[in-house]
Amino acid sequence: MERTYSISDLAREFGVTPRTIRHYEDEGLLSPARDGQRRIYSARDRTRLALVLRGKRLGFSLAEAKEIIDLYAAPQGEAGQLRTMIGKLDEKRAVLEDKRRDLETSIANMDRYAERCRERLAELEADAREAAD
Amino acid sequence: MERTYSISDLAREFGVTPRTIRHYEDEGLLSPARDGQRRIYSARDRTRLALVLRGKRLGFSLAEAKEIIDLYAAPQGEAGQLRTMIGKLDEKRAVLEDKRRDLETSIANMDRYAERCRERLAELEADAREAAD
DNA sequence: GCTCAAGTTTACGTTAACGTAAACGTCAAA
DNA sequence: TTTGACGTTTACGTTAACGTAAACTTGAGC
Repeated sequence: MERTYSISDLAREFGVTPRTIRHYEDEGLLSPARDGQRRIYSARDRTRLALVLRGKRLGFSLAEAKEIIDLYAAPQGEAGQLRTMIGKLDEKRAVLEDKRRDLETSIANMDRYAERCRERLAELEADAREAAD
Repeated sequence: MERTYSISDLAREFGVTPRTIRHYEDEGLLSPARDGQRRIYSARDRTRLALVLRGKRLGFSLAEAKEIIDLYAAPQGEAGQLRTMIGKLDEKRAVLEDKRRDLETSIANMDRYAERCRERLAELEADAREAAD
């Protein structure tokens, strides 16, 4: 018996609205089980939701997030399927790597700039101490 | 005499349309000089555009990109201004750092998964060779 | 003087990603 | 048994980030 979640359980946990989660289902990103009308989310559903939201934070559209996430769920039966999957994984990995480079330049630039600010502030404070004497 | 750029120069270089660049101006992200009606972009304008586009690739909205970029252009006259600027820089840096963590987990997970795919493929190919004997 | 490529403004259109409201079902607690 | 709290579907509304079209100007080349 695995643990399950209601839609508002997940909404609370991830800081989104139930509407958002239903929207992801409309877009084919989630397909929870049902108890009558009610949606029942499994641990796998929860993981998929987490992946979607992480994708969004990294600047992917829902469609792009779906492409990536569906790779993890695809059947890996025969060798041909495995080879195309590995190819697609390499593509997506390259995109992520590009973003990482962008991100690292951004952080490095920001750090350099912040450092210059701190130096300038230190000078100003030294001047202020001199003037106080 | 610094080099300048027309709107379509920049559009070509960065793979966007002139409309996009004008839109960024409407949103206060760029403010090129003018020769009559015509927009003239300086090297600084070009850099700002590059920063905007990088921000977008990393999942920031235009408003968020503006917040960050404006920090770099803000006056750093007195000590108080410098201190608030350093504070804001630290905030933004934390956001970037979060994204980096997200990104690195994503890449690591993808690598692990791809590795499992490669192993599985190797097994299948070994089986195929055995069967051929 | 004409043409044409590239620029301009103005304004309405479009798409993604939800928000919001209405109208309804359901079930446990008071 | 009625009242919430939570769920559902349906459908129209909204915002960001441009696309697209129209109508106009302007400078370079023929």
